[in-house]
Amino acid sequence: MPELPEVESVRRGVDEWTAGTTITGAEVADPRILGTTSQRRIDPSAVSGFASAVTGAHILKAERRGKFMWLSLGEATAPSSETAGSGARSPLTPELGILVHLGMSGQLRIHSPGEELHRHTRAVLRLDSERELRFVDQRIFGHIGVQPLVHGYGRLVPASAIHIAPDPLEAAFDPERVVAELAKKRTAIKAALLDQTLVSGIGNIYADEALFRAGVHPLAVPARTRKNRLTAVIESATTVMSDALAVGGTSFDALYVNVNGESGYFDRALLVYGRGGQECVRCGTEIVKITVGGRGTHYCPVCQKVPRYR
DNA sequence: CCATGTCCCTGCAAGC
DNA sequence: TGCTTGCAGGGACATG
Repeated sequence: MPELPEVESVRRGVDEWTAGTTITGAEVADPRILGTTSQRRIDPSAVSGFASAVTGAHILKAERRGKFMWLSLGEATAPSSETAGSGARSPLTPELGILVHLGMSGQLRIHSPGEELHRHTRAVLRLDSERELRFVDQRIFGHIGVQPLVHGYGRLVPASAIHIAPDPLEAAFDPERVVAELAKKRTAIKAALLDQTLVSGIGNIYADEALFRAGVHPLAVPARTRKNRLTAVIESATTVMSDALAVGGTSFDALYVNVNGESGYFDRALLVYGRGGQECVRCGTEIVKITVGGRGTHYCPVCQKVPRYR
């Protein structure tokens, strides 16, 4: 389940292989990958539309915000060094991007054209006719599509990612703003952490890890929690994801494979996620598993005190 | 507007 | 053994 660290890990690999290349062709093996999980009825013209829209495009670079990744597209001219004005169709001011969301089980892999297709390959981009970027996704919770780039929180982002907030690893991230917004929430803090419009990039694994490290109960209500506790949670989320990125991301179900085909490992550093019934690494108490917002949630009932509100 | 619930999809594990 | 059932989860969307 790729979250920010895993997606960033993939982005780096993808950028190395794709930046500066030209898309010489594209294939969509499963049209459902072009839609979202709630828009699965894909017009047949969308398949050829996708291929024709990306073929001939020049990939400037691979970018990311939260768990959303995209290839910014531009003219195939040699880029100069600095941005000057807002000249029309400058390669430095891309207007289109190819959005890729990995969903639950998405992988991006680089292959040579002749190599056997993985069973769950959903889409393929040919790069300079000598490499292929393949989007493999077992569960089809991910999606890919061409979108206009629009301004959001100081950057150009794909239109469908306009609503998500900056993630903790980007310059526009403002911890004080996030804590202030978080403090208005009356839902469980675990659910709030998964709200990508508040902070992006945090998924189910790192939400549990951040709460454990900050000593905050997943059912605590932000609006009734001390600001310094909320700050600790946001700081913990930032730290745990930075640490995960440093070792290549999390993987324990073999579904996540980075662009070079190797798994990233961080599971040994997980302190509570997936440890229901086991002893807390800090105090030995049995880790409890509950459901919050429809997601499996793990916590230590001693290290993360049950909030008592009146 | 805010919060909560449902659905999408597949493969695996558990139960009978 | 072989079937059925339950479970996992990110995000779009519907509902309260």
